[in-house]
Amino acid sequence: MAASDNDKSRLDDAARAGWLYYIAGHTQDEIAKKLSVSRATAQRLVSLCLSERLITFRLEHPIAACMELAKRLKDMFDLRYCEVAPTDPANPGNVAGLAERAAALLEQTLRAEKPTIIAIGTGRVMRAAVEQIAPMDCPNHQVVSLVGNISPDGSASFFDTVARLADLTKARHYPMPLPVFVSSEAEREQLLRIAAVTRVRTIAENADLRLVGIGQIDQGAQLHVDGFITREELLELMRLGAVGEITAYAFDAEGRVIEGASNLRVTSVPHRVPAQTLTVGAALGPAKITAIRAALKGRLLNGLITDEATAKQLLQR
Amino acid sequence: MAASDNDKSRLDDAARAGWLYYIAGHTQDEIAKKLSVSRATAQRLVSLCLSERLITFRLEHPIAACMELAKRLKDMFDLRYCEVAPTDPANPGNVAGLAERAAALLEQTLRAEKPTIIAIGTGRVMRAAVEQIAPMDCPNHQVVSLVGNISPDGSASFFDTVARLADLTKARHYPMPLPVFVSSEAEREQLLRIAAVTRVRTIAENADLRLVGIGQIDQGAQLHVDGFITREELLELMRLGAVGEITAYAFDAEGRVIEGASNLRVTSVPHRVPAQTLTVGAALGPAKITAIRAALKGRLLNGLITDEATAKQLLQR
DNA sequence: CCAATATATGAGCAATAACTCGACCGGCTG
DNA sequence: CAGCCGGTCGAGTTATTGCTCATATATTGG
Repeated sequence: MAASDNDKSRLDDAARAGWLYYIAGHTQDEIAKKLSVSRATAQRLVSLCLSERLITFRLEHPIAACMELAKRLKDMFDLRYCEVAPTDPANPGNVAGLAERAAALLEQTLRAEKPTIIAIGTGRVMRAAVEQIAPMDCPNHQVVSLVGNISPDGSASFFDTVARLADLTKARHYPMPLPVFVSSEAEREQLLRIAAVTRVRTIAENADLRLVGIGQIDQGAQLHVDGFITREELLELMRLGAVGEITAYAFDAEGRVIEGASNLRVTSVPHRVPAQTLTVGAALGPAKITAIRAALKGRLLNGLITDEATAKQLLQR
Repeated sequence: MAASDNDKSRLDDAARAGWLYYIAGHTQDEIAKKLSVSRATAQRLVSLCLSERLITFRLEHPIAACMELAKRLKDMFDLRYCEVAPTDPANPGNVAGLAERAAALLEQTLRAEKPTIIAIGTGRVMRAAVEQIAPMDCPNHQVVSLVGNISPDGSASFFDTVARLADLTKARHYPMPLPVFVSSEAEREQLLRIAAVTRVRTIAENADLRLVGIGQIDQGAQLHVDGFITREELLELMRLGAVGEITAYAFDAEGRVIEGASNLRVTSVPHRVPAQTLTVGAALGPAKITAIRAALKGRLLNGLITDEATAKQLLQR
């Protein structure tokens, strides 16, 4: 009885202290005087108020939900980095939000003093992100491509995100002077022995940050739409269980990189599994849920940038 | 456009900072790193988050409402002190809550180092408050009565709150050795010239704290119920506009002390209007609303202890 | 009833946050 | 185009807070 009475009055005081502190904005010293206790006790009351969940914080801003989702994704998939951008209700597939986050990550990395290597994959978000980078002077940094930058028609410029980024940042850049896919495993072996290629790959493998897009493997797979692989090759990948691809390496629903099929002819820098360096994937949309989840499950990635709607779906189940 | 974009992203960052600070519990240093800004900026973002009302605090405790009500009463009636105790739903007329608050005020005052004078009025809350005081050693303080402590039947003990308080605290005490009412104005003048009486009154007038009950003047007026005034005297007071009394001085709806009637025969220490010393009234209940409001309006009091329900009614209109 | 063990308290210190200042930047105006 | 103005930034200073440890105070079991 006495104890419960005591507890109650203590919680009452904690509530008072919390109110005065958080709502009225007093200092703990003032609170201590008002409740006529020592400052130390006032501090204890305030922290009791917190630990007893007497007080709750409500952040009335779309970002709040995003932060919460990011935290849960981080916990669920054991990520080193996770950002969730608000979904624009008027334009749910819009990559602008993600691009802004990705750009922030790039800028942050580029702002570092010590020489840093950034490796870049492909994808819409990647391109949009680079477009948002503010011009800056980073001659000590290096930007390197994880994938060949020669497209099926032989042009080099189409996907040349790396060159654009280097242009904006004055960083040295290393495009991968290869087609994304070559015609055979043998040809790949041969090309990978070229000194210029191994140099680029070595740099890429030592990158401090890998930023990549995530593609789904389905009827609308970007690899096929862009003409990198034929319909037959796509179907074969699907038959082998492929659900997604990162830097053109296809992987199955568990995030295991497929052995065989078009993967044998990819010239991209291979994944290290589980990812050691900070490897951030950026993607959104219902079509990519399976691919994203697989990549996270298989630890092809240890970082993620996505949007609110996609984050929610990833967290289901 | 650029400006609004900028504003928006700034608010976004503020929201992120606020989330990380209040919800995730990071330090501003960590936040600064995460958002790659300086500590100072992180601090600015957090405080922006506050000033823009992006974040709100919700205190889930009955006390929260009380604190809020107390603040509003303080503002509305320009009070130096105000406490609102939760109303016990099972027992709405219960004075325990108020008494606890009043006791806290008394203890706080008594705990002071420098010699202090506490003047006490009458009322249920007063008595209950004193009963809650923990025994303590305050030989340097003085406790004095604002009202005569001789009741109509001649007994001195019935209302002797002061003696009880002095007993518990070892403070010197000064009961007022007079009846509450005398039979005529002339008799009052005569009695007030007695040295023992003037001494007590002088002490009372120099009190550092006055703590008084508030009585209503209606059919159930305590003054009449306890036999201090007759039914006829009560009706006369009501005819003169009296709605309440403090230390037996009746006042009207504007808080003006009635001139005439039983007020001419009261021996209590008179009010100074507006109150200079901290003068705290304690009362609750629907019957007393008018009296309490009048006392506050007329600045007979500059402090109040009441309960939640009463506070709400006082704030209406 | 006493002793032994929890529990709460206050002083002092290290960490953190808030504030103040001068410097800088970009836009606008004369 | 120079210069002013409003706003922002970071460095440094001061205030506030969180924490540790030694001490005092309840509580419980013997």
